[in-house]
Amino acid sequence: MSVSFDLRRPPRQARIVVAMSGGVDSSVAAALATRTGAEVIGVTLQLYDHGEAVRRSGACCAGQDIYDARQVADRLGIAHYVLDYESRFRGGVIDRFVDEYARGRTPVPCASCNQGVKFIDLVEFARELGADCLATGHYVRRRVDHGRLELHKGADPRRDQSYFLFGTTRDQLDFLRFPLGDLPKDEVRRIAADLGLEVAAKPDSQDICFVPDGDYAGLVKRLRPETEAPGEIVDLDGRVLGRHRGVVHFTIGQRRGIEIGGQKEPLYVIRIEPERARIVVGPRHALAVEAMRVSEWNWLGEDQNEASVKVRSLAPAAPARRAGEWVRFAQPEYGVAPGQAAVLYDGTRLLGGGWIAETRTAAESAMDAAAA
RNA sequence: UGGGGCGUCGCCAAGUGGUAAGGCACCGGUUUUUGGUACCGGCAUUCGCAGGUUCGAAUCCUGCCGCCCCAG
Repeated sequence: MSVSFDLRRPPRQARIVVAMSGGVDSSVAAALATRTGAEVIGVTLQLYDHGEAVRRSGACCAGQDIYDARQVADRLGIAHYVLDYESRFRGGVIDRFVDEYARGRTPVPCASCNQGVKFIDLVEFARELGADCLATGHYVRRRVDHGRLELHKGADPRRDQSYFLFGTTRDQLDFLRFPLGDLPKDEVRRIAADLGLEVAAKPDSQDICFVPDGDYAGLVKRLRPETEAPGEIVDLDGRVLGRHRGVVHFTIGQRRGIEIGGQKEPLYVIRIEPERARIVVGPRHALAVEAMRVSEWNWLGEDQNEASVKVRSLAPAAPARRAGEWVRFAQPEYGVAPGQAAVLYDGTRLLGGGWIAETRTAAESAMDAAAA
């Protein structure tokens, strides 16, 4: 099994930097890099508390995972550096994460991590090392089509991670390589097992890497105490239905955890008003969103307006039309939360995306139509 | 101490003699490098309490307790 890294120099003269998280994916990416014959350098970012997360596996970039990455690098016989990016990670990812919650928004830390620390800082570091490219273990594909650089979903649809990489710029993409993009996960594990890598059977990472126990609310409360201020839960007409223990526990579209019974239909979080510590709930149909404004676009496409769009990492892309900053869904979309990423595709090709700034519900449009 | 009504799982609620629907909430699971969603599963040996009638009662009878409404 060999994978092309699209090197511009003969492999013997080339240098590949691989971002190694300590997981099976990036370990295999590193292994594939060594098969090109180029010089390979593994780099692992220490992103957060090394003490607390030491025994935790399944997260990335701390304690045990750094150790695992080192083990793999040793076995592959490549150089390995650990970079202390804790303060950058705190500023670029964790602070932003908790700030978003404090604003009643719903962040995607993995996307902001890739967009900032991982790609901007790590790409710069790799370039300083004189590398020809930076390889990662993401399940996405980089393609050059008629001289045009494109980013595509991973071949294994269950593993595609392109949603989290919408912020990748053309310049970064030019330098990046994704050797796992054409492989199914099973194949990656098989390669790891064949090589005798200790991480071959390591569980996939999941949840937020910097929240070891899954209690992200605990972290937010610690850094932004105002998010645990109790407040009212009201319906769409403003009637008080109950009380809650802090806006940090809610996100738009959420059903469980509202703790209000006796209803005909389930209640969902429709809106969050952090300044009043108020949660507005309503029936599912009140969640129908027909359009959204997307800010801070990163665009890799041309002038496509008809596209499919993902507003969360799971769930299939839905048909939509782009008009300036706004994206209008062909069919109402449910659970669209400001702070999440909106990512547009043309088939498997990622055209670009941005952060959801505001949404427009079908109900609001109906009211406007009635008023007009 | 006049009249009427009601008390079934945390909430809402079916069931009026045949051996406790359903919804909401909650809990668990599945899925998942974000939050959620969705889906699957669990959830009253018991019907305010105590007696009685009956082969058999949440359902009928009696008493008690509690709550609500209308009159005073």
